[in-house]
Amino acid sequence: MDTRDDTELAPSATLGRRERAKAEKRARILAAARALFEERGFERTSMSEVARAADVAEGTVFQYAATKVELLMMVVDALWGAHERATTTPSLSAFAAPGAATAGGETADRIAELISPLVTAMRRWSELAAWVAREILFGADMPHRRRVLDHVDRLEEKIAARLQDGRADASGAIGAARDGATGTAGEEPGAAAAAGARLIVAGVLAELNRSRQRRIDGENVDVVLRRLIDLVVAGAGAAR
Amino acid sequence: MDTRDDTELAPSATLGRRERAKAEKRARILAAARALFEERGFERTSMSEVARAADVAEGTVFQYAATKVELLMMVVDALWGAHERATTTPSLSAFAAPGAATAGGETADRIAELISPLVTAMRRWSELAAWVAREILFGADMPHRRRVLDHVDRLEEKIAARLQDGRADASGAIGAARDGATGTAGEEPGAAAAAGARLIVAGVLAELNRSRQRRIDGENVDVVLRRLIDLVVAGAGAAR
DNA sequence: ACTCAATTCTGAGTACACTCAATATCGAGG
DNA sequence: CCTCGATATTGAGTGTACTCAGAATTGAGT
Repeated sequence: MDTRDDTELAPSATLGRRERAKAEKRARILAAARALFEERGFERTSMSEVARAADVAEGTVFQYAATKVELLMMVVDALWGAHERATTTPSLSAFAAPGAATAGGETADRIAELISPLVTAMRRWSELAAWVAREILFGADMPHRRRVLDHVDRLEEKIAARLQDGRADASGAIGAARDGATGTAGEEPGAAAAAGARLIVAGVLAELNRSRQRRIDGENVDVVLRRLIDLVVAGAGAAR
Repeated sequence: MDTRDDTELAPSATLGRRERAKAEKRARILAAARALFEERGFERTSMSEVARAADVAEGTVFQYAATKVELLMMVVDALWGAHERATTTPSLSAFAAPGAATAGGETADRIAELISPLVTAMRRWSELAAWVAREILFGADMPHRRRVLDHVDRLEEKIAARLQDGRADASGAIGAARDGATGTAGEEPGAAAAAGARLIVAGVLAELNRSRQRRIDGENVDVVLRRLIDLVVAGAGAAR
């Protein structure tokens, strides 16, 4: 009944009645899902509630998202996309420790900066975030999830780039190790950085959930996350 | 309700008829669940099938495992426990790269050794493993899961210990950093090692699942996991 | 205006995880 | 052996995610 569409996709333009109706329906479903997930949580929202709120039949919802989890991913994709569009200037390190120099050094700061929005978002929607994290890492391959993964991939690429930068710096352990020596056979140079980025993301998702379950307050979570980044940047040998 | 220890098989000993019947039922359910999960997979096995195979009513299964996932965790706990009991000598690094020296050095080898059985097990039961990994990292707190987590915790402690050892060695980056200097305020010295261990476990679980979904062959997975460990041991600065 | 094939929508139906009130079973005390 | 409280078992019942065969809608072609 209530069409509080927002977020995105104005139907507008020159489209057939059919396409327009579809876009509208999609928007209604998205809005209904988002609202209900936010106010009642993921588990306690039923698909039929979403359908009712979006004023469509239950089966219709499944045409736009094949699964309840996919519906969640659809919402996340929309939110993430909106955030990306709105953010030219990346929010200045909301939690990168201001004073205290840590083993990871500046590179770690620059990475903390990158994941800061993710951390903030996951704190804000902690119940949903647990589901999202779970599905990002272990979900089945489906279209809406794929789109969320694309966002994650982009984030990981940025992290990898900064890891790569840091490698040349003094901060990185065995700074001399550069390209030569070590390592398994011939691989692309960025492979380690990419692995590091994936490791950081997986670690952050797991650690955020862990602290949620243990009800650890935000302050300490920051410390934990920061240490996690330091570990990847500088290794256990260096981290305090 | 819950008869503490037992862990599994052999009702044996002097117990009331009731206790014995309970243990037998538990064993039957465990065996049925394991067999069905193995041959048909987790999702495609229904609770009523398990009940039928174990020759108990459906409701009875739920008395021993409050949830389908809990039933899976019950199976995993039993398997893991059996493995632990059977293993005095830890299986010599099934996948720790034999030749090639990597950035992580010997410490990484010693850690690879520790997670090797986990990797082997997850490869063997890849479909189930995905569910297990997912529940270990993101599941709700329930008794059988808790027991599995205890196993994970023990593994993490061992990993942490080896990380700690490695810290003094030359292999660890900035070997000099020892205890003094750096880091956030006063914390237990093992905190970083513990965090590193958790990071490795989370990373391995995620990476194994990732390669399962992308159908990457075992060889390459070994390389990826090895690199992951190297990263935590020596940091991105060092890793090739 | 009138087909008509293609697409979209619909909601009753299905499968299955989980619940719970009733029932069966046990064993300690008489 | 009998009684009775405690505990374990049972299976019909419930809620809900998901399916699918038919109904409705659309727009291109005539």
